[in-house]
Amino acid sequence: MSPRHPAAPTITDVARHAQVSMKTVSRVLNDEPNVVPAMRERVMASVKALDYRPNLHARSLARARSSLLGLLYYASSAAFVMGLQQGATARCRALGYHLVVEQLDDSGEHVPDQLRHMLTALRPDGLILAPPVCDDPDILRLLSDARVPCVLISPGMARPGFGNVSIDDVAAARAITEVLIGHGHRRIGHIHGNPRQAAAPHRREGFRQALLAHGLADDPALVVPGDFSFPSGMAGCHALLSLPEPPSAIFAANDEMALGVLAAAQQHGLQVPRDLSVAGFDDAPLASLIWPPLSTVRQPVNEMAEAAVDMLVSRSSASPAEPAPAMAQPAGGPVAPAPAMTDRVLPYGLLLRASVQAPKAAG
Amino acid sequence: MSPRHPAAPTITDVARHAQVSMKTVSRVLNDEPNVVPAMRERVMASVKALDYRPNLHARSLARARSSLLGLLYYASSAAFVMGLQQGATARCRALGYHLVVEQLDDSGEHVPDQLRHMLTALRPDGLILAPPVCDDPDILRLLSDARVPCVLISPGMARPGFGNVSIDDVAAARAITEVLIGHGHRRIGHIHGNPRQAAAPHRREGFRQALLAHGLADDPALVVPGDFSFPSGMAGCHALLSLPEPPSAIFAANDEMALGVLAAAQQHGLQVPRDLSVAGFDDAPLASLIWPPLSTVRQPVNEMAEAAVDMLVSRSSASPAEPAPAMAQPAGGPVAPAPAMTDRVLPYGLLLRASVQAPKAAG
DNA sequence: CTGAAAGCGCTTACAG
DNA sequence: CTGAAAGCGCTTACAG
Repeated sequence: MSPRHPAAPTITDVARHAQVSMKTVSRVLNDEPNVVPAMRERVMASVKALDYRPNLHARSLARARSSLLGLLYYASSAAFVMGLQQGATARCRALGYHLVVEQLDDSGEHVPDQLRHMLTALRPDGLILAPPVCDDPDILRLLSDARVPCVLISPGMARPGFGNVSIDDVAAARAITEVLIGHGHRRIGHIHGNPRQAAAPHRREGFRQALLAHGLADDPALVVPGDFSFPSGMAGCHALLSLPEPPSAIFAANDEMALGVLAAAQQHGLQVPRDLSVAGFDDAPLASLIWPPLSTVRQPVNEMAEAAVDMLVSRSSASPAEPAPAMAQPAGGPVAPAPAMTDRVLPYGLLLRASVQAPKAAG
Repeated sequence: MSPRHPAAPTITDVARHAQVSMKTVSRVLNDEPNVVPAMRERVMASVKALDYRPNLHARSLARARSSLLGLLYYASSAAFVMGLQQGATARCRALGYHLVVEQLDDSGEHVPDQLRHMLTALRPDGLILAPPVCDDPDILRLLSDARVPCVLISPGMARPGFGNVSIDDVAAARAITEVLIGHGHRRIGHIHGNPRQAAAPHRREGFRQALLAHGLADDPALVVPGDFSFPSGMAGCHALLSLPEPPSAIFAANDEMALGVLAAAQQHGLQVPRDLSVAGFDDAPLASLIWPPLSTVRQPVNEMAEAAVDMLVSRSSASPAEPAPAMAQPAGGPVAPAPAMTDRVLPYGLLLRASVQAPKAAG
């Protein structure tokens, strides 16, 4: 009768086919203990014979969990978000979860309402927050109040009460700066990222550490403001090249600005890397698709999302087993609602490409 | 007791609060007829007072529809997919739907199994298929058998039984070629796209039409193969520039190849656009982030996804109202399962940027 | 180790 | 125009 999904077998059909109770089928499907192997196999045979797959909505309704995970992001940085999705959907598939995406719309409806709607309608078991969503205090408070487990991807700072997955931004920025120094550059410019995103000061700090570690001065004149955008990279490059003593290399806090540097250098009649070395951060897809290809830092975006899914799933499956303490006043400290997730710091990659070479004359 | 979503009010709570039956609340929430305005307002007041929002899983279980839409895509073209997601999530939000994403994994598990799993577990009300998923006959057959409504985005050819949303690829390719001709170019090269994606021959055909319409020969020597990748764009450019009479302009079938053309031209010591004009197709984010920025064709990706959501939602809400004909042998023709969706052809945009100018000397 | 009952939060027929 | 009953397909206590 149902035109859309004709004759999908239910757990009752499987039970009838296997000549057991519905409950036994449920036990087998959920890997519960106390089923003799022979019974388990009989049920599995029926499952296969009928090509049965459980209805997620019925399951969600019956138990607390929904087997749904949400990914929250803003419109920015398509490649980064797609990388997250790739890792997240792959891992979800392996674990029997599904990924719902929510592109938050700053311009339109009130963001908190969008979120609350999503939470109550879908009851996701957990949320993955892409930057810069994961740095928004209002959103974090809302999610914390809603008691939904969240993993923050590359947050400005790790937050207690949330899972955190990131790379060591400071160390990575330091490492890419040391690549420039290692090529013999002595005057190196830096274009700062958007100060509202926490990654920006981290990268600037790594830059500073590298200079100091190699006996170079951290000249404030060589650090110019930016906002992670292409035009700000161009502007920053113009500013640096207009200095009385321009740098022989520039480290932009992300690839998009580094591309702006390349464009501006070209307008100045400079050839990269012969006249100017350039390094970025992010491994944007464009970075390898231009000439010269850009030396940059790669964040293991897929792996970060995979780690986030694992954290959320292991937590959400652990949680229901743990009986809530029914004491009126739990002794000592707040009620532990669920085990905290263990933060992860993943290794970054250094991609050394043609945009960097030794300076013409030692700066 | 539930730690995750504490005290979410149910329809029963609203009914009690408003002093009406559950059924009346349900009627109000679903905009069903036969409720006196006073009653409707009383219920809405209680809904607001309790901040009630229906549980999607319970609703999905009780009726045929799930209020879930799926987006199917392969790893390719992050910007395109993100554009689709933007349009789709925005429209879903407005209509009370949610978007589940499924990145198909060609390498791993059998794709049909991934799909079947998703369909039976989630019972989405409809699917949006990004290219090139929408051109895969095996997938289309599977989805057609599963009776799930699908909209194909920019498919190689419109398919009956599916919704189709696209631009006129031939006309767009013709238009961008005419821009080159309009600037005075007479020898124009074309780099063909991946022949396995139907867009490629369409764009080549538009190129041909433009030449013929302006009295120019369609010289086969000026059309070189490609596969939509950056390296194939470089190779194509090298091939064209090695011709006895090289072209003064190149139209690459997508932006990624056009970027390869820019890189190759640079290696040949040519300056774009002074020595060579270049046009692409897609409006990749990179296209405006390089120097010179690329003249190209924009597909209204957001709008295409919005149209797809509208088509799926209007169809899925129309469908249940329509009673299935219970006759044993319906007279005349096959059983119309649901109203067909009306295909949409959306307008493309022509983006004229600095990569195109008049040739140095008329070719 | 297995099963019969009740319930998750909604909606669909069916009465009145 | 409104409501009491049954059911969607599962799982969670509770018996045995």
